[in-house]
Amino acid sequence: MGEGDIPGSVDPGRGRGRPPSARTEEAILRATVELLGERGIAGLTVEEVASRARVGKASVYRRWPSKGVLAFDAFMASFVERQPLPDTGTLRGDLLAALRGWVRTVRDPVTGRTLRGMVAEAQRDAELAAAWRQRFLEPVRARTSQLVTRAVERGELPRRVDAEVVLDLCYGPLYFRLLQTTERPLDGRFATVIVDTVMAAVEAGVLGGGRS
Amino acid sequence: MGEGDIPGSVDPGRGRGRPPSARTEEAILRATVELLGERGIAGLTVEEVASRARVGKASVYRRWPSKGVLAFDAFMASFVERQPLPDTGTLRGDLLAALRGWVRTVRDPVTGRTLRGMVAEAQRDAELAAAWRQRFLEPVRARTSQLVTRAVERGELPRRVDAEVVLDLCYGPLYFRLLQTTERPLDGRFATVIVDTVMAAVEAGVLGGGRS
Amino acid sequence: MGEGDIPGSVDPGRGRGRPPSARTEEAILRATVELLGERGIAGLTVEEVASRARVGKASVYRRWPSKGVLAFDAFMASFVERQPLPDTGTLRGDLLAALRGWVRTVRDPVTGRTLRGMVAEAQRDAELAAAWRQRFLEPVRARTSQLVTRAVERGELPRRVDAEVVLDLCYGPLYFRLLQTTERPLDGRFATVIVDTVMAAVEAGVLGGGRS
Amino acid sequence: MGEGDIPGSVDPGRGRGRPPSARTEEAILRATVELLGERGIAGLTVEEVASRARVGKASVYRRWPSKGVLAFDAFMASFVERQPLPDTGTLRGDLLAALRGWVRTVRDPVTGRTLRGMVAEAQRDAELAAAWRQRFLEPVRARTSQLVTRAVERGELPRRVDAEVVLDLCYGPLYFRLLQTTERPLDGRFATVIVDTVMAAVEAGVLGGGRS
DNA sequence: TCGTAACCGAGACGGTACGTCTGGTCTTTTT
DNA sequence: AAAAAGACCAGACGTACCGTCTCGGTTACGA
Repeated sequence: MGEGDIPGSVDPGRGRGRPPSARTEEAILRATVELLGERGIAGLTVEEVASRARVGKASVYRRWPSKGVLAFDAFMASFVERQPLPDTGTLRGDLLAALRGWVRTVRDPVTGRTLRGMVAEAQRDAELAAAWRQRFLEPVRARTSQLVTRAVERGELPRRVDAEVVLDLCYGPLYFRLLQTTERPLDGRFATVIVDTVMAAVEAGVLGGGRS
Repeated sequence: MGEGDIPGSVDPGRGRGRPPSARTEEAILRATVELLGERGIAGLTVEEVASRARVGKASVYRRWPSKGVLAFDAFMASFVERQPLPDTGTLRGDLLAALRGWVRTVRDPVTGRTLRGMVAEAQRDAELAAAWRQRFLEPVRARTSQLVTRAVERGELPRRVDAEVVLDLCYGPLYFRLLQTTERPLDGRFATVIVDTVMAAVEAGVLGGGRS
Repeated sequence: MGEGDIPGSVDPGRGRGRPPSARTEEAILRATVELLGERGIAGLTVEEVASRARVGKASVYRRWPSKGVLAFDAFMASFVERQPLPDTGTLRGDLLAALRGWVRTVRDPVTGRTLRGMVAEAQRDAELAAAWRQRFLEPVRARTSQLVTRAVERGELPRRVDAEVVLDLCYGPLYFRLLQTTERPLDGRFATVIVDTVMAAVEAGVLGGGRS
Repeated sequence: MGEGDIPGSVDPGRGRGRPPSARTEEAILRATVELLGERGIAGLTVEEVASRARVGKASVYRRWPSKGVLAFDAFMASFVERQPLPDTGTLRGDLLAALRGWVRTVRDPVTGRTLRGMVAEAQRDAELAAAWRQRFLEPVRARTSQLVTRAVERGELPRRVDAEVVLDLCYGPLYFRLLQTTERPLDGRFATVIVDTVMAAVEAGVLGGGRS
């Protein structure tokens, strides 16, 4: 069929047999992105992905252990690159930029629906749950850590502050509204209230030791 | 078959024809509770519910539009009654009691898994999503409103505080940990940090006007 | 609902409770005739009969043991009355009249389809099979016997002729074409061939003793 | 799963994809034959066939459009091979052999019941009706044609005789008794009467021109 | 240069659950 | 006690996907 091999793939192994085709992988991801937009993750079926990508089902299962992880891969590339690490010089500025960026990304209907579906699907797909934690939450946590570390260095925060709690306090309310309500607005104002709340807690020394 | 009618049902209507049997409804709910414990909501099937309840599938579909709503009904009764409305005399005490009660309930493995599954299922089942908002979130919101109202009356909070934001700030982080991580603890300490954060924001006047 | 009782019904009994309603029975039969025309006997359901007759299902089952027998009753009245007993003065004339009359009746699409369906349904419904034999075949047999008896009296047939064999030889080929083919014509010419065949057998003394 | 392909199948096509498995087809037919014997065609369900054959339901529906056609296929193989084409040297001998062979086969209770059910089912299943005409009646017609042709060549019959009428006259009465009565015998004597009747008609020139 | 290992698209495989439908029965209120 | 209404249990229907397994064939490595 005349296909090239994947340049920087998972198993770099000096394999014996025919190497996996990059074109197959791309076709699958492209079809998945399209179908996520059309049907959402719940309506996604491996069968339809394969047929739209003009690919055998086995070629999908050879690469991804479940439709959840496949959807995750298709979704992440575009999602993460839309969340640049802010560096505004103040903790408040950084948090505001991060949360408002998230809100802006998620207000796109397809993105919002897919993110909701991803969290949901992770409750029933252990493979996806693992990928979610290692390849999504962990990076987010690392980035938040960086913001916090910079703030500590600037003397805005006490040394012993728990970056993970900051993360939960910031993103928790956002995901809560994303997942559980349609009535209450998920907008920049809400993001601001969250940041103000966290900053007030910081000021009060709730999240670390005493007042910085 | 010797079945009684439903005492305080929805449609009281002096209906014609054989009324729905209370014993059928009870058997279905009992079977659903059992199976939720054994398999979780994702592994729940209407087929098995019906067969374990010794009931026709049609009798299930006659009452519930989807397995999500069925699971919701089976779950709610026991969940809500384990969340009594606290009245400790201070806002901080009320919030602490509410959140710690939630944490305690949710640390039961079956309850936690079911609650997670319910939020997830609501992303794919519109009927469940509607029931969730009207029959779960709305009562929770009303209860939180009451706490806030009492606090306003006591002068702990400014009059214009948004009770819904308080709710999101309190429960958001809890659900975030419940749904997204297994590593970080979902315990009383975490609940306390949340409440302290919200109280700091209250003190700082972030959630309403200035200090009351 | 304010209905009169049946004047000359089966159970004349000075009943205790509410007497069976003639209007109910008529409505059921009328609905059945309509639905036989619209859907055929295979597509007939007691549910739809009851709902169209604005009658409870139990009222149908109280009177008829199965949908087959119900259809039979609805069908027979009109079918039998269209098969008058011929008396032309010769056996050949009588047989020709009978077979041609049957053909004419059966060429009506609804009647033909229903008759086919009735024979078919009798293979799976024992109650209908019994009714069919006792209330349809037996009368037909008796009528044929009469034709044969008259022919014997006229000296056209030997005394020992078996009327049932005559019946099978005449109607067998007709039902065969009705049930098994759509290509070959079921018409007066075919009826004539059958009669000529039977008459030839009579002449040859095949159906009785020697030549009368 | 280790299955062979079908040796002499319909579509020999250089198919793509996994070819249908012969062992699956055999298992389905074997299960169908068993269940036809145990329950009859009316009691046959695709569900039970599949489960007894240890086969997915889809594998049944992939091959057969309805349970009628499936039953037909399961029935035909054994039925047709028990109806060898007679060649006794005379038309009377051939017809006698054919009809008596049919009677003998049909007197087996399972075979008789299945044949009855098949004719009945064909009234409600258009796919089966088509298969029945093309793959059962047509071969029978062709065989009868052959008997008649040989008789014509021997000068026993006029050239213009209609083989289809002969077929209807012979098999019509047999099917009539098979389907409509249980009281009158379906035996060799009845077969003989039928053949004698047809032969008398032949002698009398009823079925063709004058005597050849 | 050849064999073999891993890939490819296609599609059948054994399963399972879906939500609907019908059968024949049972229970309620009304007449 | 029979009426209309409609819920009851039971279980088959035909469809849709699941994740696996052939099939015939291609591609690239290593012997």
